[in-house]
Amino acid sequence: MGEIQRPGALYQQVAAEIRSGIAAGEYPPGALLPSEAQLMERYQVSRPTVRKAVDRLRSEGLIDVVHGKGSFVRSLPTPSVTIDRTITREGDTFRTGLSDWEEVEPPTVTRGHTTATTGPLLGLDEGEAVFIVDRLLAEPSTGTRAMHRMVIPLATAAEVEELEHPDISPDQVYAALAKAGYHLTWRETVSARMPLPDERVALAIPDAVPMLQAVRVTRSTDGAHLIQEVCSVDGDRARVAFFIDVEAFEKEHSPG
Amino acid sequence: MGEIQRPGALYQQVAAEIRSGIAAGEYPPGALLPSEAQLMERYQVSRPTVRKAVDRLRSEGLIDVVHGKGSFVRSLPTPSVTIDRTITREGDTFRTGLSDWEEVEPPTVTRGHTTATTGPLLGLDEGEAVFIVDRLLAEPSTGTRAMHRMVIPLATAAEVEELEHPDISPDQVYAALAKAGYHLTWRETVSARMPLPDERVALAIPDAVPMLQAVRVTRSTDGAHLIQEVCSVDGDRARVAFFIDVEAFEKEHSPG
DNA sequence: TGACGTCACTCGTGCTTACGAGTTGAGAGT
DNA sequence: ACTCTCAACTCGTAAGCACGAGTGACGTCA
Repeated sequence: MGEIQRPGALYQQVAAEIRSGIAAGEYPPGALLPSEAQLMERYQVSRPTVRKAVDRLRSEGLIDVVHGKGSFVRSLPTPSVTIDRTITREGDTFRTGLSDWEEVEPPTVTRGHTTATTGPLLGLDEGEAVFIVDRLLAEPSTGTRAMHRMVIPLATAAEVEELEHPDISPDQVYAALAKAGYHLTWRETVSARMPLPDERVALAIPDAVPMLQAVRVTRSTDGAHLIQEVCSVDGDRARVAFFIDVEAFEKEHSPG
Repeated sequence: MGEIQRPGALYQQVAAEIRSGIAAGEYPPGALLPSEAQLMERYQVSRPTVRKAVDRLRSEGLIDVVHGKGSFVRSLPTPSVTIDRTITREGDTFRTGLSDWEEVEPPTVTRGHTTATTGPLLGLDEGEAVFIVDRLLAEPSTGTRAMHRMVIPLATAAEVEELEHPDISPDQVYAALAKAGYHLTWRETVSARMPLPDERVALAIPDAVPMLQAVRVTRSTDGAHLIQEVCSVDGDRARVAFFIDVEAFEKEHSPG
């Protein structure tokens, strides 16, 4: 009893068994899975096989394994934090989704150049001189963290007085650009990837949780690239939101 | 020579060494890493340790391991497919980001009810009767796949003649709603999570690659939920894009 | 009663061995 | 010259053993 009849490798079969148990509600969210020894007994497999199966489930984000305690079923990734990337404007004040987040550390400003890798990613040419402003932010109520990088070409900074001190907030940057007479337009892309170890530490991302990355390129209507923002967050706890009024949008953009 | 001086577990140290090598360009994208035997020799560790280190890098999405050939450095996740979620309108024709994608299979239509889990996720109450239209799509030039689900409350379908046959395309659904006199408004959220095994198969997602999920809730200006769309894609190959003209948007939404 | 230490339980790491299975290229045979 | 076979390489799976290390409960001792 307990042996399994499923396709594929043994550890895959064990993983599939446990996965079914989770899906069937046998192990509800938060529940403690059987210990490795119990799983060995139950499925008549060796400990390495059990560990591989458990590791598999962890890499799928289904369970959390705690040293000395056991494996717990993760609750479904229900993002509790929403970053609203819609830009709103009240008079001369801009508000973006991170306005209410707190700075964990003072922002750091670096001068650098875009490379062949970072340039196109951000909509810039290679070798362009830029300010890079890095921030580590935290959402006050949940503690969710975000990394925020703003890339400001020196060409842009030279034309806008306020950008001589580039460590002003994104909201202020937008306000400064608007004040300088630019008609702002942005294009934002959202992608996902697994965080590197240092990103996992900085953002307090658990195992097997992807990172959401939103890249916003701000342009003026003449097509010039003004600034870029890169915002990275825990994909499990955060989601990125946009709000659009189709018909209002259409009035501006439809031909005729 | 070859031994390592780094904190943490042995396999972590080996993983960190290789990771540095990748970052330093010693192993450029596409390069073949040393074989497991060579890594054993180089770092004087056993094969399980090497395998664990390699497994770690794979779970970070840094390498691809091919049976019988070796481990290859993955090129940086540079999404080659962009799903533009901006809605455009030409006369009575709507266009969304998936308009040009091909249907791999005919769409399936299911009648069901929202649950306590799926309802709130989609902006609906629990137990509401809905049509569920599922599609498996493929981008013609790259083959990238997407799962697309459209949830149409029966209450909505009852008021719009064209929705008696709910397997019409999203573009046509929008057109039908607009034709029925609704002023459309939408809110879209993007999240990321690891795909479940069946999702990985359906979308042909490699190991250690997260899934991007965009949920679009279409409302009328009176606040009623009209329809929901859920679109899931390979996070490595695709990204989700939005285009906004700040000032046009602001004209419609700013007070005064 | 309270503090502390021990012990049993958990997972974490590491080594060894063995064999299966995919891939490739060199060499023998035609 | 071509084809086929096979050997040698690669990673994949599975087992057993040993020990370290975190956690929590229980029992002893002050």
